[in-house]
Amino acid sequence: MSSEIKITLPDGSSLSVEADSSIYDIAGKIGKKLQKAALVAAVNDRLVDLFFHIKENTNLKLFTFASAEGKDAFWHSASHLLAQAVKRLFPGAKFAIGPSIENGFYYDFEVERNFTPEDLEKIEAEMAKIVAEDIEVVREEMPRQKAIEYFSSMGESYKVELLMDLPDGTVSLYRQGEFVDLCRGPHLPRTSYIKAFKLLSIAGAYWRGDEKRPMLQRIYGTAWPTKEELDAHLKHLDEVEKRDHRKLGRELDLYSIHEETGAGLILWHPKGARLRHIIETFWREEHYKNGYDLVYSPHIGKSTLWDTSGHLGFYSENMYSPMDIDGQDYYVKPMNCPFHIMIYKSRGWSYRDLPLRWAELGTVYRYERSGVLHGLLRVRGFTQDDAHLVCRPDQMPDEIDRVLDFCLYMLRSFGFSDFKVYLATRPGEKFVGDEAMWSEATRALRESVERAGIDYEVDEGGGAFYGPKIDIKIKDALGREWQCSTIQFDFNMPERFDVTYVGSDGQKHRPYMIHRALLGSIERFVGVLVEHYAGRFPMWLSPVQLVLINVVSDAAERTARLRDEFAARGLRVESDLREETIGYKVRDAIEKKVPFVGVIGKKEMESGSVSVRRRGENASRTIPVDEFAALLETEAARKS
RNA sequence: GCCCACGUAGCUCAGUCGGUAGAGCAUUUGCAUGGUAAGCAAAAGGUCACCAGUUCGAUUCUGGUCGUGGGCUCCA
Repeated sequence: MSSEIKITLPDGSSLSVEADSSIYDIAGKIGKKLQKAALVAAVNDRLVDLFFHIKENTNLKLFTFASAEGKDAFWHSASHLLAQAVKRLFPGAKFAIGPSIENGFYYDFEVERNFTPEDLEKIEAEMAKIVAEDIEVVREEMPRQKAIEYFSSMGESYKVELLMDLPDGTVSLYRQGEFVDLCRGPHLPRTSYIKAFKLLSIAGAYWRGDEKRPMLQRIYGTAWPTKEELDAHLKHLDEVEKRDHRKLGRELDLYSIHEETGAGLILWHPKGARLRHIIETFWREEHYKNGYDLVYSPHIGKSTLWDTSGHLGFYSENMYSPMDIDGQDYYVKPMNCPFHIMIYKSRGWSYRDLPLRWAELGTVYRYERSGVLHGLLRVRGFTQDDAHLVCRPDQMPDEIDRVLDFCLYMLRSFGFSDFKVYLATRPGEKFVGDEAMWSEATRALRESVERAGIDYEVDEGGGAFYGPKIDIKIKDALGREWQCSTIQFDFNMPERFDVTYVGSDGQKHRPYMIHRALLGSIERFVGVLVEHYAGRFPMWLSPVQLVLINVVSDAAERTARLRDEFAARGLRVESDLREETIGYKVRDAIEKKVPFVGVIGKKEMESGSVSVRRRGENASRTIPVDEFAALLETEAARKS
């Protein structure tokens, strides 16, 4: 009676099954193991649930937790599990959205009182109960209008709002026991699939990310197919915490922030200052090599300057209150550009003088809302590795190529290869300059990125009002992306300051101005560097490259002399002559993540050598002093 | 700025159901001359973030301020 249909699998093989079989049953025919591991499926590339019934010949692909699709469904189902538990414990709760995210999920609720950590435990327990109940998850479909009525009757105003924004037609609902949610799916077939989970945190989150709308209660969680995987993930989170630059910054004595000095203001300790000095020296040298000139500008400027630049109009909420100097208002600078423009305007320029490339490690101060401050990564006072390029239109594409190459060279020098590039285009409404300039500049940016052969994403409408830009972001230890490099066109400043050059025709012309930062800010860059290397800096960046340890007091003098000799050769060396055991001092040096530890005792004194221990190795090896110095110099000269 | 949590010695953390506090590490001193991830001992170190309120009495309870952490929004 029932006819057979042909199912084609991704490997090209096919099997014949009874028409109207569920995918779950078909999976069983392929293999029991796969049937157990499968979470969702794709039928002719459309994602569906396992209880979807196939009626005709089709392609079928099954997804387990190993795939992105499987994980997504798993975490999304976990968020429904969370929501069901919340519904049971807090019947008055209203439901907003609950998507899967990287390594987990969240769900936003509106509740009468805010959640407490104890609530989290209760909710977790209830979730475990629902898992044990092994409730079937059922997909339902209904016309949008009917769904609106249905959710209205339950008082689910957020769901109704979501439905209003959907195109008219059929929408899907997922029901598990007494709980039902508006959802596109797909979902896991039963609640028992979610074997191991943990709720991680409670946070406030604005409805639809809009701070003018209600603040909802968000619960974050993670879920895994087995307890082992959950434990492994939690352990991973622990390890990520260990490379947090705030923790390492203290342990390595790089910097501190004090309540007494002010939030978001960095105090650089000697070791951190040394690191900065290394970075900044390299930066300056490379800029001179790459056709830049360096300039310096003051920390404050008169209000008329910021008025002309437009900052008082469009950036004032980020600027600190003015100070009165001889009856005039002066502002601490939030940006360096107006000063660089004033340098430009100090004389006239010919088309033959362009391009100009002026760079400055300029320290700026910006008001950041208290809730966003974060170690070195988000501060109120920071040093931008700023530069402004002024060029003729015909030079512009070449300048973009140059600056992008330079940027990638710098990032790679510091060991970064994993970054994301975004091309931000013209915003929809508010923007300056004419469309031709925008499209020409945007095309130049795009072509340059493509020539460099790097992947990028287009951030449509994400440009500043004054010009399109390329942003390069680097990931921190917690997987958060931080913007470092930025290359931005500025159509606004040249206009406002009437920046011109004299062309071959003897007429005044408006040049292109490009604002760029390669490392972004020194503060943020150091923060990202610390996490990138987990504090184990390569030789050329290590504030201390070598610690020399004496075994007995007899060797102290010799150790101090060697320290001076190494220092004279330009190596960053410290000696530890404390009256402590050698094990104690070695341990101390290891904890400070110093690349090399050198031990000097009787034997080394007699043979003119050092017992050398490399970071990460447990064994030591005795090397003649000169050979050791040469080794250190070779390693210190290497950038990667 | 908003939501939640937190703030005890330089660091990591105990503790006090309201009667002015404790450990380990670090520091100092003494002993130990010790050979590659913590030698032994002693001492010193705290306005329990700050300011109000309640109380006979507040580090503990309440409120506010500042700061920190996780988010949201915003940004290098």
